[in-house]
Amino acid sequence: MATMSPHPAVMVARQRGIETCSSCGARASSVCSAIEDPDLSRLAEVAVHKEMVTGQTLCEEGDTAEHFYNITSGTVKLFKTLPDGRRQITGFASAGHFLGLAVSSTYAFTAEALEPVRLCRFSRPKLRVLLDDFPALEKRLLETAVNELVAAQEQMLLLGRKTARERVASFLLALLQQSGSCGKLSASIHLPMSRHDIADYVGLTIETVSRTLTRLKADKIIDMETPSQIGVLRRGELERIAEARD
Amino acid sequence: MATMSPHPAVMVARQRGIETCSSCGARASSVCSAIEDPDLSRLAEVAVHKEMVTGQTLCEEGDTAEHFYNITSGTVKLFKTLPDGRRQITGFASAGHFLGLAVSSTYAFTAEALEPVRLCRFSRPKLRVLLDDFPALEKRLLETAVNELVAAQEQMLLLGRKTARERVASFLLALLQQSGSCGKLSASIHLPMSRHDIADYVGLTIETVSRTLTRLKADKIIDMETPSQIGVLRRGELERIAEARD
DNA sequence: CGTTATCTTGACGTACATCAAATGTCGTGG
DNA sequence: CCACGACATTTGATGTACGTCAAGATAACG
Repeated sequence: MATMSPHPAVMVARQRGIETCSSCGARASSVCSAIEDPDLSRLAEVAVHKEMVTGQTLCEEGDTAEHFYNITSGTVKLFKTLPDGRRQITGFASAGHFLGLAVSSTYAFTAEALEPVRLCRFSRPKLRVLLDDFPALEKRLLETAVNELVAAQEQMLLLGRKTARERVASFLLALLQQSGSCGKLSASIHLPMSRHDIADYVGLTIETVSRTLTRLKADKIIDMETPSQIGVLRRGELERIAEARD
Repeated sequence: MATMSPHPAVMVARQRGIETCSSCGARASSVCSAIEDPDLSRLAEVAVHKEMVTGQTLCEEGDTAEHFYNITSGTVKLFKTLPDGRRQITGFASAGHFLGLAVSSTYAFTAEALEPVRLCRFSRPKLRVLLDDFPALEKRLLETAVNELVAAQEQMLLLGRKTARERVASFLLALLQQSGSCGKLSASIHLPMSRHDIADYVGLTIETVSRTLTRLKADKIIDMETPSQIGVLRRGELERIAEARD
């Protein structure tokens, strides 16, 4: 899980703003790692690099699915909306994650940048050719899809059966895990999303999320310097709550 | 979607209780359709046919994932459980569905037969070899996994943001759709699962599911001859409720 | 340093859960 | 075929966790 400092040439390329697949910081953690260095030019040929500002949408629910995206930096939120405005965020995708793998011809969700985002865009027909030529890429994609499926099932358990306190604890732990600092007893998390986004992700209201966080703080389980900076003081306790162990 | 009557030789094989891949009734709708007839023997070599009685478990959450299953008849429920017994059913798998595609070494859920089930079991190492030899199979698997991901996102919207009435309506429509009788204005559904299972699937209690169904019946939107036999009288209305259109 | 959006806190309402009992369903054996 | 018991489902009375509404407090930003 350790992020190694990249090769000097890569550093130079990044400083110059030249972003190629070989210098891509997200490559190791993304599906692109399935393609070996010699074949990387094939990948670079069809990849279009894009930058998006906060609030910009990459795709919208119901639109015809023309592209496949691979996030290289920043975070996007994926969500579905009901006609009356109720929203369910189905996930947050950060560096290394891909999205847009619809089988149907339309996207099943909207994707919106939470912070400035850099990404690689592939047209779906071109991706298809690539997948035919590199079975390893397809394998990696399947692996990732299955991982997401497992995460989705965990989220269903959260949404269907957990209490507000259990939901928030689970959410914080999931963030902690993907922010890499695993194992440590105490750690700090930066929340790139608003209370509204958290609420729409764990199926609560902003008020309940806020109240739950302040209670966790009062219980000395977490710390909150600013609303978006959370320190986990007693990780074990948080895990006990999230898994409903008593 | 139309289920064609099978080849006479296949009928004979089934009557004799001989179940081979070529005579498998679920083949067309399962991932196995990715393998052409000539190569089917390779598939049959590694597939082990099994039958399970109601209530029997195919795998248990946390167990080491040794097998991959393909359901050929009957229905299984997949669920996760919290230490205090709260349960979330993450899906129902019937003929043509597969399960056990864990990337991790352990199963993420328990799978239990809802009714007598017939299935094909593959050992994961052998499946891996098969996947290496038949990229089309891997493609089909990815396609199915993505479909399930889309369904999972829809279910997250249901669990996180829909009312009891909307959840039950959505559930009935999903059953109606997969039971094949799409398009028709009125249709009949047989529920192979108990109220308890329905409740654990849509994140409610049995009482609320029951009350909601009786209210839908009182509103002349559905009909209920027995608790497990439901007629959909006004499908459009049910869809309006499920999608929260007003 | 004001202005505005976001977050927190409080008072109150409600949809669904819980508890309890009646009714219905279905398999079993007399 | 019918009576019985066990279990599933329905129905009713009541409780509660979380939602809603309404101010404040804080933080973010020009």
